[in-house]
Amino acid sequence: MFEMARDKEKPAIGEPTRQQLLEAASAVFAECGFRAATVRQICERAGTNVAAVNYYFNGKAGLYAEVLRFAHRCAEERHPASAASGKNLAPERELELFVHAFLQRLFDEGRTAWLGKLMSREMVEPTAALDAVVEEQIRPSSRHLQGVLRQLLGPRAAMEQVRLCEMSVVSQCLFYHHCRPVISRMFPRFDFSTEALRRLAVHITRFSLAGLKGTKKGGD
Amino acid sequence: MFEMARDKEKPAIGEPTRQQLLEAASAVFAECGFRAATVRQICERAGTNVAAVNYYFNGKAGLYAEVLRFAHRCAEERHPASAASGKNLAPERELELFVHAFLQRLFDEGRTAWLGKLMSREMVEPTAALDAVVEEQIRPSSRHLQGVLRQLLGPRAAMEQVRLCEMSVVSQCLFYHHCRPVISRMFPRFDFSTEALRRLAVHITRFSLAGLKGTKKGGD
DNA sequence: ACTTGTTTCAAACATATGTTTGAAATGGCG
DNA sequence: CGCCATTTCAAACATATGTTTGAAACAAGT
Repeated sequence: MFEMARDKEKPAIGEPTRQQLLEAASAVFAECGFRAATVRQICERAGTNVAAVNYYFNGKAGLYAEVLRFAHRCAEERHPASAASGKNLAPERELELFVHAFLQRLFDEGRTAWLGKLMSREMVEPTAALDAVVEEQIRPSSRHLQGVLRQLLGPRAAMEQVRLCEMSVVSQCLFYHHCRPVISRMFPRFDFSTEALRRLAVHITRFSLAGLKGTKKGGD
Repeated sequence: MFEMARDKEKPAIGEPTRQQLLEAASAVFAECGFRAATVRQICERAGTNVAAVNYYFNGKAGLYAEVLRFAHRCAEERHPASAASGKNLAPERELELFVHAFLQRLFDEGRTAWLGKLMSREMVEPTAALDAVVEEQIRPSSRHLQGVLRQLLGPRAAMEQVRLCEMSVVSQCLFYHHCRPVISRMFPRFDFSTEALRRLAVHITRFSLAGLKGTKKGGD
């Protein structure tokens, strides 16, 4: 009934509107979130008719699901999966790379940051897609960070301690995205340029490395 | 035209529905945010007719504005304004009090945490009220925390350093509220009981105190 | 050129939601 | 009681927004 043509031998033709829709929707969803984004807004940006969303994606929810998969592919191009492992870097350096990459995924412009922004939104304003996002994206990333933190905390670190430290690190990165409206009011000079992101990553890493050590000594 | 009766000598009568509305709306807005909350949902909970919102508050936005003021009064009862100052506590202890109070304002049940939850929502999903919230609530709190941090960082700390550290501390507190949907999926055992909040405050404080020291030594 | 399957489009539709309205109920006061 | 301001209510209204529809445009094969 629909999208039959894509299974034939002309995947290039017939795609333009579907693709326009995917890209427009990715940008809009990343900026506004699922709920606040409107189908008409997306279609206007894509230059298509509103009915196209239903024709190609079976509705707004279906479009959103496809956007998540598409944004995932776009992000992989920039941050090849598990590129950092195998390099055998010092864990301190690995933490800095993790933090910096995290920030870039949230603040880069263009499609490479769509996934990060969508995920950030999902956390604050969940949709039906959150469960999948947690299992497919967040869980693996969490495992990686926990590995790094365990190296830094030593083998005697309790599970609970690792988790708390993990959240302390991640929270500092997410904050700048979630609370951007407040930050821009509190500190109007604060910017998110490439250079500023690097400095931010340095601060978060230094703060966290010292913080990690602080949780090691002493009972309770 | 409206709410004339309250200026007479019977403020107790005529108030019930207005007050019911305020309390129901506070709970709903705190839980769902301004946009997702519906007038009908609030009125059902308050046991009033939908038109009452317009009669007493001139619409949803007016109700929300009053809710912010009402929640502010409710929060002050629990956390008397600037109670911590003047006691001359060690800054380490002051930081712990700040963090613990912050968490309580987000996770307490009942009206004492309404303001904290509303503010947390405003940060992530701003409304027209955000500017006022920043100036009247967040800015003063920020000043207080910066004072504490400056004591810990020493008089030579740069403004920029203080700000970054401030955000590192605050971000860790807000994270648990903003990202609760993710946390409950990642760590289903994680709870927010009174006891757990105390432990959380201890972790964040220890992590941050050590982190603060880590930002002191060494240039760049 | 005809036919068939695919795509596009404007319009209509359905629903949710904030708001308004006009009448009915209420409650003090002479 | 009977009058008045106040309050409550059910219903209607207006708008935004996701979805459906039926026809027209298009493309490809025979």
